Amino acid sequence: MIVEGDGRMPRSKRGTPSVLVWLRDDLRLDDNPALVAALAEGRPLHLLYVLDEVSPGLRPLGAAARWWLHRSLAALGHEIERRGGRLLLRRGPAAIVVGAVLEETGAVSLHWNRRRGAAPQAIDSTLKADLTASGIAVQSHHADLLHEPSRFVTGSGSPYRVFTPFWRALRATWPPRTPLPAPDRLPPPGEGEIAAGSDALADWKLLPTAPNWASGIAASWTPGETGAAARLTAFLERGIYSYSLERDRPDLDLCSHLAPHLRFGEISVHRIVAALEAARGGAAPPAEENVEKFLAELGWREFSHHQLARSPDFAHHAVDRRFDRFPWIDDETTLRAWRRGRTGYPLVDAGMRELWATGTMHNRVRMVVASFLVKHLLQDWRAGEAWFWDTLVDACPAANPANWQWVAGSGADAAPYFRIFNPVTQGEKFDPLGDYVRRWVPELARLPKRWVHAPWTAPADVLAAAGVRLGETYPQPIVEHAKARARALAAFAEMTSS
DNA sequence: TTTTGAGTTGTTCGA
DNA sequence: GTCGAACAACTCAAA
Repeated sequence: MIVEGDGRMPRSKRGTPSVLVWLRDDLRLDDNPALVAALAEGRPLHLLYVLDEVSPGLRPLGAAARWWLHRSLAALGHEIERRGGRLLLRRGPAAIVVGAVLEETGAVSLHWNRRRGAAPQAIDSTLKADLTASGIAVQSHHADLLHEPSRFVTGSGSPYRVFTPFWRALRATWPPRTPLPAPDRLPPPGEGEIAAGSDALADWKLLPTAPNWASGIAASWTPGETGAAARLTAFLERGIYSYSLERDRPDLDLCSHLAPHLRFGEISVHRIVAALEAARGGAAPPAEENVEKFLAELGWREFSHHQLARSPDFAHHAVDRRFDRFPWIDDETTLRAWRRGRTGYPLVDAGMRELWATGTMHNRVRMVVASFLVKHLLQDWRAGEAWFWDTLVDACPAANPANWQWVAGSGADAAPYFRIFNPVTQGEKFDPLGDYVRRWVPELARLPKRWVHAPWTAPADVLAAAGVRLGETYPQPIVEHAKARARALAAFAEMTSS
């Protein structure tokens, strides 16, 4: 049950004025500029998270992200309490809730870290204007990117549209600022805290009930700052040393796994960069190419956020407007086969099943399944983007649409239309032993590597020995690669000629 | 202003 | 089996 604000008193009865930090996509105490600025005021401190499912225009979190949010807030609440503070949880329209909490706590100033996207920015700027007019000191801080998008532009003042010059220019500003340490103690909340009630996290019902599809996700992830820091440490101990060469191998476990932690702001990009720079200058420095390759991945995250700042609704509209008249096929049958990992292409199916089971998918495989949906099945990239949004724990309002548009060919610096991934070739190249496929598509587990990426090419006796009956235990390919490829090229030609 | 070089991740075909 | 070229044309960024 939701605890209502019991015994809330009018502001005039308050004692010492306090300060409020509104946490959003920055669920951390480390390197948190808003928190540091609030602490510097030397007043009683309140920390607030608002679950806003009602303000117009906000995109509701996907199911996997809701699971993550629950666990992340639980972890954050624990860390805050350990330091003597308390995390207030409230649900409702953010602007109204924040105003109410300011009243209840007697806070006279408010801090937050900036976020991007049309609706969030509209909420924030309106709220800031309203509160400032009513005498609250509101400060927004720059926190989650290396550069504020509005201030990072080309020589002629326009935003970057091509990654390489963007990244070159950003690297020219190196190194980024030093991360801010997490506070050891948080000041006691003061009397206002007693008056301001908090929701119980469980009442938000962010976790799945029946069936509990999140068990595999829970086994794969530890949301929260501690889990994020542990991932970074583990990556710097191992994955970074062969990152450039082996990051494309889904059968190996060499990725940083930092994406969902970054998505919810459990670790800051500045902290990650600082750790990489320290490793570069440390006792056992990884090869330059490995560090550079990983930094470039952070660069792509940055680039996606800059795109979101420029085109706030690009989850729904192609940047390249020609794609508005692309002849997409609306076919629920093939879409369902793709979602469930029943396309008959082992690498695609392995990826889609990994996604469903763990809330993540190896980056290389994401490209392959995305290309397959958009080019082999000619399905609108937005259908794929929506599925990823619902199932990825790292579904990010910036990176998810940016990457889908990149694959579809409609986004910034997009892939050329003739770049159509061959799921068999990609499998043989990046999952050479077939171990990734065997792990996620167990019905092919006994197939020798020569055929594991293309079971329909295997001789009958090989299939029989492996216990594979195509069309029964495992689907026939739902499209033929060569035909699908030709069809995709024709569709692109149709779009560009009309 | 005009020009120039360049642009994440691929596949296929033919020599 | 390996290698290089073709697959288009366009936009961007900077000189």
